[in-house]
Amino acid sequence: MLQTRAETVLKSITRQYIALAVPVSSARVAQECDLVVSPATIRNDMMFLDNEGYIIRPHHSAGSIPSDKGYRHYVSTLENIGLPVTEKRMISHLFHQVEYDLERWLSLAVTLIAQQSHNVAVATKPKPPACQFKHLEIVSLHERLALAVLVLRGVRVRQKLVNLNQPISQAELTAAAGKLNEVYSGLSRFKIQDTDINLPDTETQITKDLLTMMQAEDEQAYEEPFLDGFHFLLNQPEFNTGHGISNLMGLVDQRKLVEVMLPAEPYSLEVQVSIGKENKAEAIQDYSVVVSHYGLPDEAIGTVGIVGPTRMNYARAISTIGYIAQIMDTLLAELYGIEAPDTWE
Amino acid sequence: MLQTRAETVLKSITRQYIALAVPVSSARVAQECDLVVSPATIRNDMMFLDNEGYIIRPHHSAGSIPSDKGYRHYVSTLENIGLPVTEKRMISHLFHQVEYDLERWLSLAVTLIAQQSHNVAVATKPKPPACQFKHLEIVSLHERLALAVLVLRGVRVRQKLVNLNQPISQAELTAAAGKLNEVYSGLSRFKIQDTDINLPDTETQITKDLLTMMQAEDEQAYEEPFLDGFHFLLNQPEFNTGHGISNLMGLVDQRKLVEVMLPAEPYSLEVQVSIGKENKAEAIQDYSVVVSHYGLPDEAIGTVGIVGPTRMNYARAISTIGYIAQIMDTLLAELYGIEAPDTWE
DNA sequence: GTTAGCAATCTAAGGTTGAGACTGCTAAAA
DNA sequence: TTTTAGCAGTCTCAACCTTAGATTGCTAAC
Repeated sequence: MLQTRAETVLKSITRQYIALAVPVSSARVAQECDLVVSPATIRNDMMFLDNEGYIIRPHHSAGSIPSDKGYRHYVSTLENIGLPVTEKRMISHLFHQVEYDLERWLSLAVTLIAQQSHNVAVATKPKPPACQFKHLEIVSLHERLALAVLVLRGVRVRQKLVNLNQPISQAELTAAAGKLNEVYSGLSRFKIQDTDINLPDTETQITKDLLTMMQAEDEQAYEEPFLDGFHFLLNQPEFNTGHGISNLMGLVDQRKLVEVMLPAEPYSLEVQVSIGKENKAEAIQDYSVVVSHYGLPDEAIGTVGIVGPTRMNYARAISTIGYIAQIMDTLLAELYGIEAPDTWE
Repeated sequence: MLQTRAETVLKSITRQYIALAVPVSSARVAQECDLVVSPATIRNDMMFLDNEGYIIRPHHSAGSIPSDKGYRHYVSTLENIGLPVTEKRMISHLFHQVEYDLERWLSLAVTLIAQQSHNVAVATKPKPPACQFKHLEIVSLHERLALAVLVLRGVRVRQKLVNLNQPISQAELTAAAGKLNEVYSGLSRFKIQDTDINLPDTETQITKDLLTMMQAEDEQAYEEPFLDGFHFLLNQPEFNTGHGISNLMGLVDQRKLVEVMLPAEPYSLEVQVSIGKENKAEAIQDYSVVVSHYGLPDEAIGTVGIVGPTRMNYARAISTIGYIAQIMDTLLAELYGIEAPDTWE
């Protein structure tokens, strides 16, 4: 464990390096924190921190910067994390001002996170473990072509063009849909597959399309995530060359960023932090990720997060993500709460 | 007008600068093109091109690079633009392999454009001038809450939660929807507003929500565009500093890129090129834009385009955008063609 | 355990130099 | 008149050097 003063020194170094992006000298530490010791004493502590791997020296006569381990310790001892009430109120206000619509919320979420943290913000739509049939509607387009509109649990809608083997009238289609609505209500696609009842030809045919749609919904691994804040990253001093950022952009272009930044723990609802080399994916080992799931564990889980340089303002990042996730929680609860299962008929 | 040899020289300079990103000297021009004259002669032509504003010299003893005017002339004299048949076949093949779904097509489109041109690719969904009512379905969620699913012309679906003034049963809702489907079929929201018939309370109430949904659809100025290829831009030598690119990233983050890159001419179906200062928006005056609308002018128009440094491979960019737009044309035609107006009942 | 003092070390910025790359001019050749 | 060779002049770029400034590590004293 760290001695108390060495710990103070480490915190001071981290704090200052986060703020200024410049290696921190012993003199600055002595000056910044209230320790009544001389820089020489600080230097002894720094030597210790260096040996233990908490800090790194870019070169012999430079100051210190925190290592991943140093940041980790800093993060693990952060206290009093939480946004000021005024900011909470402001954010909450903005969320209640926009239209009642999931996509708007997510778009607003990434905008706010990016602005607050000055880093890249990422958010994904919430996804339930397996989608559940809620309602089916079929609109005839042509004699042999129809549009199937499938409403899934959680106010999600999927549509598909259906080719019909033989001409079927709108009336017949409506009847078929009615039948299926009755039989499949509330079921997942696995349960639908297991349902062992005799259905007329038309219904069997449509069921196949139903299953395709539901499977597509389930398999759609990660939808296009919501992103914002890249211009902040480009203005960070560590990325002045533009090269350090190139692989990150590659990830974005390949739509792999979300998969890669997800932490090992699958469904924790706490804010999780991965620092530098702690990230599994090599491509982001120069970055830190602050991420939280949100939503209702049994209903649908989404992700909000920040990707930025390891030298990021963790306190602010964690508190922002925590609060936004909390807001998204309540919004989703509203969205799902009003929808008690099996009340429509 | 340019003399024939000066023109050859200009083309050679442009071609080489596009390929190598290095100012082109008179010797290189003499070597690269088949002119049987000495570098000194080329230099005379270069002096002329300089005076006329076709080329720029970074400094006294450097070679030449094309000005915006030079690029413009180069583009206007491009001939034989068109992708090789093998590439066309490859692209076409890929499009026919993916699911029959507009978003997949667009996602594939930007991926292909980015790969082909090594620049940023942009695409937007097609949007009709004003959306047209096609079919309405209402699903009761609670006594006083329902989900309205509105199918618009062009296989587009919108949904909205509707609060009901008094409790209404699913049967009543279905009846109301049926009534509205009868009355509003094929109409735009303006025509619906003008429709002067007496409707029961419930229907009138729902009509308000209908109009809100249709207006939202119409006003949704530009949806989140599909983007790809940023990592290519970061690797371009002219953006090594990362600063030149920062304002472009800002545009992306603000989702303004598409608005800004759209050319003056609103609905031309030809590939259009804006070079550097020709762009109206100041933020992209260091870039060139190659863009084309696609779709069916009376039905729905979308945009595909490339944003890159003025030093871009215009021949390739134009041919790629042209071909992709053409493919999107046919795909959209399929999507709309199968949907003759007023055939469903 | 802490401190002052100081030499050693390293960077970053500024200056200098020389090689290399082109041009522009001039005068001769075609 | 057009083209060419030759050459001086100009400019950049990379390499090298130098110096100022910052900071450490060590040592010996407190």
